[in-house]
Amino acid sequence: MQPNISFIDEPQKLLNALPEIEAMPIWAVDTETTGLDPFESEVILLQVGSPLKQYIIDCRKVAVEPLRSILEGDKPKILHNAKFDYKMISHHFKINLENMVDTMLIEQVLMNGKMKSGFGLKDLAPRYLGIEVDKSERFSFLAHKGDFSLSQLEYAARDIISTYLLAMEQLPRLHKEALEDTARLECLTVSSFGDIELNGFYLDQRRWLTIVEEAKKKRDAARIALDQAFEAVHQKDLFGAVEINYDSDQQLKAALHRLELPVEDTSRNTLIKIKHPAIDRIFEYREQQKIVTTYGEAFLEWVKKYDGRLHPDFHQLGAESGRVSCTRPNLQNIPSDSDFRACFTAPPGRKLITADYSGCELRILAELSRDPTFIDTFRNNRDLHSIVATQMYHKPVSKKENKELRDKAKIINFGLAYGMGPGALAITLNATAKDAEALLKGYFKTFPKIKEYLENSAREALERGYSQTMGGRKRYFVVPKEDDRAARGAIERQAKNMPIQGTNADMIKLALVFVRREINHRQLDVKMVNTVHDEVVVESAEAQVDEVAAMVRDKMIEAGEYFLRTIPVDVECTIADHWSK
DNA sequence: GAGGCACGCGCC
DNA sequence: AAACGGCGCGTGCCTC
Repeated sequence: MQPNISFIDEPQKLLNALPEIEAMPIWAVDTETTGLDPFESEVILLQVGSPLKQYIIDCRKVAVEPLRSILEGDKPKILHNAKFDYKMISHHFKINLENMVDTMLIEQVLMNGKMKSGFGLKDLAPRYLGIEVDKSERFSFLAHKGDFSLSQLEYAARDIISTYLLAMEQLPRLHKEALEDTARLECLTVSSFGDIELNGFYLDQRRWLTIVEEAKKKRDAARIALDQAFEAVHQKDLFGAVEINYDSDQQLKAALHRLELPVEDTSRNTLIKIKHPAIDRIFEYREQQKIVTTYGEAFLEWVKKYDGRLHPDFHQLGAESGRVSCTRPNLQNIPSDSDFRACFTAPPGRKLITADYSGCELRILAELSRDPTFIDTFRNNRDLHSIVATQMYHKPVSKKENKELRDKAKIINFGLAYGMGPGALAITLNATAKDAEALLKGYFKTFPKIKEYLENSAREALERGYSQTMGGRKRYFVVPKEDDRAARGAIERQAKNMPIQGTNADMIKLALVFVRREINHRQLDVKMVNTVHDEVVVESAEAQVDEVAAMVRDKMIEAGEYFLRTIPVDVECTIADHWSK
């Protein structure tokens, strides 16, 4: 399809074109920018249009304000990787795109599990449309000055043509696979993640460094202790003792062998079974080294100079379960230790609200399995782990009485959702395989509905070739041959877990949509700053923090109840100067 | 020197 | 006999 370009390089041209643009029922939208970071680059071109006509606006010469009502309005805007353009347009023009249709997310929803990469427009255009997209022109915008070449404009136009056509190819496929609801949810969630990334999360860097410095000292002490523990078996060369690099699992394993501790690997689970003074030193060293490396100075490099905040990159479909992942930096694996979380603070006059779904996955399992004890426990707001332990061991168990039995039940309860077998349970509980097997048997005898549900999940996935969440999200599997027991076992475990983890993902995404909507409707002085699977963190003006906390809680419950129809939803909310939990 | 893998470990 | 689901990151170590 040949471009039909209207190049708008004077404000009046935009006003002239406006009636034509407004008359379109649906637009593809794209931007060309000088870089990837909205804070450090400019928008050069904004393109809106369809395969019939493409309006390319020179943003250096023409204000895009007249397009506000279109971009923020109800009619659909098709974009590829919408979060990128959303952030650019929001940051530079204070216009927040609404009703986005993201062809990249849709493709990921359609192909979830069938394909790991290749979701760029340059991959999809040839596949769906038989059009080759030459992305090389994109780089010509990076340091662009002066007028645009024809090939630059044609490139800009072709991108919205192919994005538009791509969406038209995808929509019937979504219908055919019954994935419309999931696609809609994903598209609705884009602006929440766009906002979170633009908002950033304030970090108290001084406080953070204090922890790191402390860890360095402890690590160095642990290293000295380790040297002593291994002194007798240091390998020597001509120049004297050669240090063992304790960061190298190979070297550490070899050194342990020389201590006559013949371990197969050096993982925590392996080492924990060994009684030897060196082992605790290893654990101490690794714990501190982890802090120094993963959460050390390098982490602080991500703090932006202009606002002292971390602006991570969320991958909305980072996991095949539907979960979000996070990078640069990952704000979803910050140590839950309060020392670290307390470094994420609210600026003066503001507070942080940490809100999380309590027992989310187990509630979902209760809903899905219809197990009477699980249902009853949540309905009466009792402690599930204690109840489970009581039923399994026929002894009174609570958080105070026979707590060790509660701990075991807790491990099984969580492990279940991961398709845990006796082997893994034995390792986790540090028990014999026989004991673990007996425990699992007892568990499933007590909760036959759980067993039935999980096994059904596994069987269905192998029969149909996919698993499904309550929101209708699908994860496709390549089903191995009958005789490939190991591969089938792996898929069975994934299939047991996916509906649970994935429904949790559906739920938190819907919550993010609701919370954002309410913030905007009520015009609250609130920023969403992070989300971690079953948790939302928002930064609020202190004056209205109670109102906001109640709102966040309500919206999360509303989202939860969309999925959990028979099990109550519970949200725990903490208000503090810092990130809690 | 870059890129990719395995390992180990932080989170839910 | 047996691998507990989903991630990202730093390090070591190997290959090219």
